[in-house]
Amino acid sequence: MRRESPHTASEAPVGPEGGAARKAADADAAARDGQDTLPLPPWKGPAILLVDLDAFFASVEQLDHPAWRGKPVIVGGDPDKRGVVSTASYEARPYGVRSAMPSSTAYRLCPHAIWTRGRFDRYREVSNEIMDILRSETPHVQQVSIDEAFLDVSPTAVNREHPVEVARRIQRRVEELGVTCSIGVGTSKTVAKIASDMDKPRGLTVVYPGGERDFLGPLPVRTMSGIGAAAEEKLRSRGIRTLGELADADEGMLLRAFGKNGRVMHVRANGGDDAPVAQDDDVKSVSNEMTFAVDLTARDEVEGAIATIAAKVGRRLRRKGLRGRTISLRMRYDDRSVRSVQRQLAAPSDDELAYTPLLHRMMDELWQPGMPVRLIGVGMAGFEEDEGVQEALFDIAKVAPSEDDVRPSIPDEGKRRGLIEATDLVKDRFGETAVRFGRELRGEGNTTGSAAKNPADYK
DNA sequence: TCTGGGGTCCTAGGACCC
DNA sequence: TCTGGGGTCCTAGGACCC
Repeated sequence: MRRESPHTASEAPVGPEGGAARKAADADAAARDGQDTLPLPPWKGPAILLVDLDAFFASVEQLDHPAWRGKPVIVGGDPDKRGVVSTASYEARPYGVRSAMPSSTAYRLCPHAIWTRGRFDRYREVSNEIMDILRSETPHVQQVSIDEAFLDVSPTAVNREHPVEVARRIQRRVEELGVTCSIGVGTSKTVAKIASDMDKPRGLTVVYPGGERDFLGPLPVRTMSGIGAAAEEKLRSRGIRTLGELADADEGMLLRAFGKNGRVMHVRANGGDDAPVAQDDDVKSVSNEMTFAVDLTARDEVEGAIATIAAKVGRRLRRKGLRGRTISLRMRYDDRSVRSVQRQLAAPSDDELAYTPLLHRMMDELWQPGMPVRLIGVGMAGFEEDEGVQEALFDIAKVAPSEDDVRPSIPDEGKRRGLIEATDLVKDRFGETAVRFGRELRGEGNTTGSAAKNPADYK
């Protein structure tokens, strides 16, 4: 059975051995005031930090627009065009505005908020500066997203610095850039991640070695990364609501219910997560989606939209120097159902002029006359290693032609590349709408939201 | 005037080969 | 001779994350 009276992160610090969570914000504040702080309890074993930037997009907007500071700021899609909230500043949250909420709802809750669709290049820029700070602290940095990263700061024979000291310094250095972060410190990624969420913004929550089970036990299962709505419901139906109950559950049952993820959940709930902080920055897929302000019903509109999105994907592939072999098409309909198809190309490609005709044939498999199309997505995956790319190009000739073969609309490979590169240059200088190929033009005007109007923001 | 966009990973079934 | 099983690739769908 689980013990009762669990400690949570908001309670008073406890010792390292019996210990649960230690909230270090007070000590942190004291340190900022230049006061002496109590010596930190020693740290034994692995130490993982999760650094999470607070309301990041909104904070960057407030940094760049001093007049917006102290006011509710919402970064998100248009309220009247099926947009959702990307980030709400802390001033907007008391009104109930949350990430992923439909913008229309957010507008109702907080009509006087400052609304912006976002400048993702700028967010990327600030994010890169912060990631540089993190990498200057340790090479063991795993960037999870634009605003989150794990760091392994386990004390070693060479570097004996206490993990909490590192965390405090990171907070100070990040704040010098004009934004803030919250940090969780623990012996595993699971614990660090959950701890980082306990106290925001500007929180520093520490779970000392040995305190994992007491810290996790009372929390709802949904708190843990990897458990979403579906798993939560499945667990609930088996009488499991907290991570403590999950930790004590029968592993065989979890295995039957969740496959190998069941074992992972069980181990993590017991504080036994030993997943390493790993740098794996290889991109595995590149895709773009577009939700239409008004559903598309005409076939040629859908074809036109596919061409436009395919061009966006192609351009991103070329910018990244990637050529993919697996192309996919996704459609969401009127009733929110989703269908998708994928195909293997005869040779890896980054050229929409080559693969768009195939996408149009794939569309035939998804096309349901009379069924309004709400969203279209195009994705490329199956990237080759750098060495393989050139070789693969020459392999085109060896592959037997088939129905789904890539049929270039401009047969001469050299001319086609020249044309593509020229248009990329123009788009770089004058924006995405400056140049369109014939197929792309149709269906334009129905496309919605930030992605359609300002594609450069979504790189 | 409900519910975006860009990703990763897993599963399950079928094809195909040995 | 009617019949196994492992490995791998491919495909569609779905859960989940920020």
